[in-house]
Amino acid sequence: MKVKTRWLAPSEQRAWRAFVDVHQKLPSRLARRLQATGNLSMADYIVLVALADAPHGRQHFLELAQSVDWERSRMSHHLSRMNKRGLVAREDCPKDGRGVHVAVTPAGRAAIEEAAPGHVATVRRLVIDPLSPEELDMLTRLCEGILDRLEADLL
Amino acid sequence: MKVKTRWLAPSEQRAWRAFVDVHQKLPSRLARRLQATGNLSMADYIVLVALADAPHGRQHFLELAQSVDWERSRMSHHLSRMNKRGLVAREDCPKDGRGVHVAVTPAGRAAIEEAAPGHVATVRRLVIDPLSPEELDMLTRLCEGILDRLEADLL
DNA sequence: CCATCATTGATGACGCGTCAACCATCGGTT
DNA sequence: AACCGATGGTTGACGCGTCATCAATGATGG
Repeated sequence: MKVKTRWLAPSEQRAWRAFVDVHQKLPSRLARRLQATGNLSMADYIVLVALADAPHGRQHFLELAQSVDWERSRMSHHLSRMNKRGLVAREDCPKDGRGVHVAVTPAGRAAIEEAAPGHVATVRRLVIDPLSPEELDMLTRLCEGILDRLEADLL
Repeated sequence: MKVKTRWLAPSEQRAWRAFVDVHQKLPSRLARRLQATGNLSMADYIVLVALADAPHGRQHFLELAQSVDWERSRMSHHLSRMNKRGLVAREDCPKDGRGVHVAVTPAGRAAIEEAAPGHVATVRRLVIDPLSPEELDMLTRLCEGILDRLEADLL
């Protein structure tokens, strides 16, 4: 049996709209900056940060994929593209013939070190710094609440 | 001259992480549901809602693009795909030989009417309903604040 | 040692979004 | 009428993400 749909009330609609707009516009702005300053995509940035943080700038393929929460296929495709641009290199894993190591190249390290400060500054300017400690805390709670519900809802 | 970068403090990092995660996982969950229940993408949904709300289920191409804030090219590509699936039809505009009208087909209307209630229910369940009125208001303020800064910052 | 099964990654196909180039039409000017 | 800039829309190329499939390797049980 069917229940009549409760559409969103105006205040709810406004909240939802703002929420949707933010995650439509903020990422694209961040991406644009990143592209402009270092010719990196968000995906490049994520991978490079993960690798640069790892010892010797290298990691197993699978660890890397898990640490950034990507599917293998996505990682494989993206590494191919980054590899073609000289940001990253694949190396055979001696321990496991199936495995692959991924390493940042010097060019990759240079790219991330050039891009990171500007990126963080933009995030601060647009999101973090204007918030009071209470507001920052509220943001955390709201987002983590949604994440909790995402896990609870279906799985 | 160069200023030393202020990286994110732990509490800031946690907030930012939660924020990013939400915007990574929530949309993909919503998209999955939409796909599962009606074989529609988010983009399809957005277009169909806009058209279904318009008088006679039709709108000028450009109005449509503006009302959902898409570039023309994107709209054109997407309409081609939707058209191929029978959700939407293009019609010549009698007033302006360059213009194009876009209309929902009966199949398109059926699709949106089947998908919308479930979509709204999911949004309510995951985001809106668990929030107190004060929290909803806070969410709105936080998001609108970011949007304001986005407009202020570079333009 | 061999058969089987699971895991690691790569690959190809497809939908989606952006950018740049392009073509048609409109509206006003001369 | 012939031109010309502005407007409306399409197209092709490319990067990105997902899915399904596949090859190679490793682990396990007989």
